[in-house]
Amino acid sequence: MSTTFALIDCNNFFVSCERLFRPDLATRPVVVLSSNDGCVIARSNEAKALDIPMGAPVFKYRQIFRDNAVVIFSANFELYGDISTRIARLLTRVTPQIEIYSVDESFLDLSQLNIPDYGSWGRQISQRVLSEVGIPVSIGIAASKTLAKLASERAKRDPRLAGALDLTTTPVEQRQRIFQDIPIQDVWGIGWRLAPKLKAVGIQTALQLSQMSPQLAKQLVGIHGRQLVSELNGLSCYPLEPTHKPRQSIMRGRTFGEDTTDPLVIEAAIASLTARACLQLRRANLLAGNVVVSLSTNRHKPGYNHQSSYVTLPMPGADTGLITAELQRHVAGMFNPRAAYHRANVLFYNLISPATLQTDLFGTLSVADSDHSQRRLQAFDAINQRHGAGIIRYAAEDLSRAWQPKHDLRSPRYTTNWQELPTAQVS
DNA sequence: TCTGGGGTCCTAGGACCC
DNA sequence: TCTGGGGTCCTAGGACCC
Repeated sequence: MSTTFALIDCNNFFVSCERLFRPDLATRPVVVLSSNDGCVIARSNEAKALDIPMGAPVFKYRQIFRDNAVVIFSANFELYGDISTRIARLLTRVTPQIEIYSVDESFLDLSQLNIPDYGSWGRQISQRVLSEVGIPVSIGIAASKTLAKLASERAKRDPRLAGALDLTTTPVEQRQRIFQDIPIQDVWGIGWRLAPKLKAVGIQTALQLSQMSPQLAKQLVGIHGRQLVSELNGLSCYPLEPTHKPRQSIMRGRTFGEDTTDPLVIEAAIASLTARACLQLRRANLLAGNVVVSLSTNRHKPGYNHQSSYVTLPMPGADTGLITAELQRHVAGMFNPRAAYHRANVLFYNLISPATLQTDLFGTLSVADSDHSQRRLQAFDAINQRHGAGIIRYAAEDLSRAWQPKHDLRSPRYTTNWQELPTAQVS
């Protein structure tokens, strides 16, 4: 059975979100920075033209920012998340056969829709997203996800395509000409480690990869390699994934505002990360069986050191207080007073739903899920829901605020916070 | 001085079982 | 005491994505 996928990819998404409320920046070079204002994670076309790469460390580019009057924003993920939801809602009305792949990309399965001309359909959708949400998008349409991805990249770069490229009807020779110009590292699934490996055996372009023997591809790239060759030849190997697939893990981590040797600062950071991860567990109605807690020093400094501790919880749970206490014991055991810590992470895995929780040998549920714990957590979450996130919290979080990252240049949360609504003046 | 955060999947090796 | 293959589970690490 033949398949047709569309990839809807937002152009310079974070920058486009900022411009939505700052139309005065439409033609200015704009960048958005990561947490701690450390490096560049989104660039406008004007910023790309200044040769500011993705991931550029801010301290190395300050001069370029100054010389070119680049407008700089700290990341405002609350705003981007809300805009992303609006786009997903619009696309779900187009078809429920949708996979929300990331904050700025969605795949649609068009196989069952009766669309006579995919190209003009794509241009229409692109127009609709722009007029209803205000974000420019590029759309690629093809028989496999990998091809749809390449098509959308092409549509993004070529203004003559008006936002959409349909590869389903492209003659073979023309498709080969397109593939010839795509370097291997631009193919979805080929990253910085595999690209040199493939180049070493003479595979430089998407065209050469598509003509590679599946056996050799598997040998060099793994199981993924063989599928990639098929995908490039229009045989779909990666189906549309359901949007509500259960999570495998929940991770919270932060680079500190400044490096620290103070155990109280670490304790506060772990408490805070754990609280956020546990809240997400409860929202998803999940319990975690295991946690990895890790501390690391700055990897760009000599003596880089990363320690982790694997924790099996006494019983699967989502209780902030119990889990924090458990993790603090492990952190105390890891702590090295001579290390300048730079970052902390907590990773929750082996997630299960409470319904599948087995009782222990004595047929009773652990205290983690006792009525008492449940009621306390419900009250806790309800208060924060009603009066604002963090209005009540565990005291450990307040041992120190010194670890908290900086975000000095963050724009207002225009669409999700009453205090930060945009204002308009009529005269 | 200053380099993000949140995920998924695959694989290799060891322990253990029959 | 020694011998072998196949299977599963776990851990750790590597690779990718946005």
